Amino acid sequence: MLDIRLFRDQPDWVKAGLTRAGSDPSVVDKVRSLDERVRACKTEAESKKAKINSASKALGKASPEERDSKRAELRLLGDSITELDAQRSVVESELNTLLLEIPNIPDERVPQGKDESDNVIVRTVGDLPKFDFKPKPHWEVGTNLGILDIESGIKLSGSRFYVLKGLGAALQRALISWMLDLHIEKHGYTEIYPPFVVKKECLYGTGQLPKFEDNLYHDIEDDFWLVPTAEVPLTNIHRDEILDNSSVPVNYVAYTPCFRREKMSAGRDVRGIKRGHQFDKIEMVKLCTPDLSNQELDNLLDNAEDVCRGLKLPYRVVLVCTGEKGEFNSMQYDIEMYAPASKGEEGEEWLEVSSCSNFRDYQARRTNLRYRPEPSAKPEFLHTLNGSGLALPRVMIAIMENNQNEDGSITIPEVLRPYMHGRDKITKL
RNA sequence: GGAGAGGUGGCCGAGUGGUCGAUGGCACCUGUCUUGAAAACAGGACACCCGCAAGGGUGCGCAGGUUCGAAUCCUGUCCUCUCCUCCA
Repeated sequence: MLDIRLFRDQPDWVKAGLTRAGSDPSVVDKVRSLDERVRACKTEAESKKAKINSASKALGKASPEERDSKRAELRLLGDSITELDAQRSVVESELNTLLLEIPNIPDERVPQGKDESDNVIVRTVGDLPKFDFKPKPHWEVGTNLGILDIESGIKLSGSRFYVLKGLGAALQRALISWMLDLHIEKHGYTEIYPPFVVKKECLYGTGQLPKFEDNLYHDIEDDFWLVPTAEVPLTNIHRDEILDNSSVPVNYVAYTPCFRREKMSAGRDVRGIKRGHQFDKIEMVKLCTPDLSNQELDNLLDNAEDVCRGLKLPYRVVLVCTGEKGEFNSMQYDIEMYAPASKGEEGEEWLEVSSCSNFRDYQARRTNLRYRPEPSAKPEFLHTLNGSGLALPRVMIAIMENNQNEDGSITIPEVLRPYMHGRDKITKL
């Protein structure tokens, strides 16, 4: 969430920022008036508390007769404090609810825009494949090879589920291992194996709650929530902690499945494995000091791009516009991989395989994640960043479609071969 | 799931109704001493909120309650540990 001080001290700047983010700037005045009411209640209650505290201390030393007479008076004062506190807590929770839903202020570099068409393509890397035949969509390539079984997924769990079989499952597992190793060995991340269900506090911390509850799977019985991304557990590991200066930056990488209800995209991307309720992802999270977060976003993006370069798959980097980016980050790059046939008869598509974002102190405030700049200095909020490195189904699509051969086989990217017993192709058995 | 014990500051650990935000130790910061460091000694230093400041308020897992007054008493809840039970 945004610093309440910004609303007090620079309301016009916040309004301008929210307008850019496509959000209604009138909340600023709402926040300010709620904040003033909270503070008024607080000030009054606190001065009364001060009175009652000193009177109570005196009463401790007073004679028994004096006590009785004072008691009634103090009780009255106490009742009025209770009243004020009750009032305050109502207003305060209203204020909090509001603050939790107010988006982040976009970085000045974020292009203004409504939708995808306003995103800025930063660079395109790699050559598009040339085919002597008409490339097939992945669901045909995969099904023909017997490595993708959509029917079984539907039978087991319904639409938006699928089964990977044999070398299909092995290919995904190879990708997971190779990507993790790359980030650990080459980019210096620490591998984390987190829980795949979390408490709701974590989801409030990263922003999925309260606003996007619709997209989450929730176990009511134990109040567990399935993670929609490893960003949630990774960013929350140090929630409510004060890290000392020597232990930042923190660089975590994790493999997890991700679970999403996809209520908002009903009917979209239903064909193939592009958008499932369950998918695997490698996620990187950085916690760093405020002065470094711009630089770290570049690093994060480069780490994710390194995966694309290693696989030798064509991709492009997109700077996502105000209307399309996640509302809680301040700036977001997407990496889109080329897939020549993933729209079926309509042909090619650029698939989002990674989103790399800088949240600045927005999530750190929600998670109360701080660090101490100097051994006895005051704690300050860290900056948090996260990025996929990468999302697996879409990389699988890119491999199946870009690396398909006329005979229906798939060429396995070189870097993955050591993870697949030296095999260089997936062919029909 | 059953029985018991416990949750206090960055860490360890005292404290069972009123000068307790909390004794002590470790770690930390400053100074003295030293060529420098260590040691020793002296001092400082929790977090959050309101306030220009002076100052005030809140926080002893969390949420309620009793009381003029709660770390301390009561209720609920969560978590940890030990034993039993069960299990990949």
